[in-house]
Amino acid sequence: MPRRHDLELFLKQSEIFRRLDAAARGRLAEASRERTFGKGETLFEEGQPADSVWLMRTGRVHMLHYAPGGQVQTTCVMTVGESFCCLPTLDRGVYPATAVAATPATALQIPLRVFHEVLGKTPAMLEETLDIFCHRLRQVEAKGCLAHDPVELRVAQALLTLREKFGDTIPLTRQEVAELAGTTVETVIRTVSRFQQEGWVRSGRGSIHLLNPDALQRLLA
Amino acid sequence: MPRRHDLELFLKQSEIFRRLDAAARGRLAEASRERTFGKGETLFEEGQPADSVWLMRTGRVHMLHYAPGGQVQTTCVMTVGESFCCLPTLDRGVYPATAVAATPATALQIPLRVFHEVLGKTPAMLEETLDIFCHRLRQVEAKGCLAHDPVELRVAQALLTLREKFGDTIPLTRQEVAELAGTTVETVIRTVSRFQQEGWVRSGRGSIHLLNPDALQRLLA
DNA sequence: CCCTCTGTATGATCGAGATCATATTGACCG
DNA sequence: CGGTCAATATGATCTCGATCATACAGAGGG
Repeated sequence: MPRRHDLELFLKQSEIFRRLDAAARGRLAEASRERTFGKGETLFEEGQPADSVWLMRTGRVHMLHYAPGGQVQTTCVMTVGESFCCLPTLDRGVYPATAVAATPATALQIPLRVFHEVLGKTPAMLEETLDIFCHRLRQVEAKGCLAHDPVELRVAQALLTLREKFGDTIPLTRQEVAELAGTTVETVIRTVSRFQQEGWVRSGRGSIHLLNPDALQRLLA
Repeated sequence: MPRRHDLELFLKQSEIFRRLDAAARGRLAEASRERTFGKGETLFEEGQPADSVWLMRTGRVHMLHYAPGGQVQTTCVMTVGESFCCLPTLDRGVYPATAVAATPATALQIPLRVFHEVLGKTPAMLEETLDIFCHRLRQVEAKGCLAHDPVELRVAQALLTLREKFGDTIPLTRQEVAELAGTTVETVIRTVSRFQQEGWVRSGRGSIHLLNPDALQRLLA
């Protein structure tokens, strides 16, 4: 069964599961479901009891909150190889945000029970999980402390954070960057245009190329 | 030695250490230092390598960030019995914020090494630590997702979060609430005055009494 | 090739809230 | 008791960025 073999190989390459032994990976592979979502489809909603850990296989998923006013606030972008949600994994609470496919996407859905079963047998994985978790919290703190600074800084911060995932070419629309930075499309367009005039980025349709990340970094200092 | 006895009793009552056995508590008590700080003094600074876990004994300490513009952004208020910082405790990184005494304060400083030593012997404490940690992350997420909503909501949110610690009488100045809500003194004064006219709070000097928390909660819906 | 749809671009206007300026009030203290 | 200082209060501007309106460009589809 080649699909099964693929799956185990994929688990082996993922940050969170790479330390598992073959038996544990097998257990995960057999218990988890591969699910596919069209662009705009919802994986789960904020407030639902969290019953699964997710691991991105292809595409891109956004974690977001719907504000009462209808605006969307994206808190995190997940791409291939990344797992979520760490948080309900640890405290068995509800999903802290809604997950929506930003492109066609496939993700592995791993029952929380099985995840904990494997976690119990491989203490090394706890470290992995905590590391991911801590990294995430530090990112959230960093974002939170910029929350009330000028938009220019928040856009720069968003671009730099995205760079960690995508490298210098960021495949998001202005709209999506706006949802991450907590502002509007128009403002992101103007801001990115300014960055382009400075020669720090190159603007594309549905993408932004970072030419001089250091300059953006300096803005945040 | 009555001070030592006091100390162990205090550890026994703290959320994070209550599950430890007497031996472990003794170990902590002997290895930790009780430190006192005057109002405005700094316990540690953002970016320093974190070498200690802290447990508040008396007074009040704010975790905060200094923005480039000079404004202060308070992320969390710590009061007696609460421990910080969970984060560097787990990933052994740097302090994610600066801690400043908002009133005269005393806190127990526990070397990270000793903390981990005790943690290794009492797995139940890991759960405690993770719970505190998760609660904190959920709070941060909740705050972050309100970040770009009208000030009125952010002030209401700040007051309700403070209520969890202090009950209906919140012993902070408008200035301090402003730093928490990410706004200015003047705006908090105006907002709280409005809340008072609605009959939801009673304004005091250096304190705010919540008369109708439910009304504030409804604002956030 | 044209038509449509989505993403990008740009100007005009408006408003929430920051900022600045100045009282006023109450606490603490010599 | 008056003096000083910190906190609260309130009005007058100013500004950043949201909102509204419109136009333009490239991508895909029949």
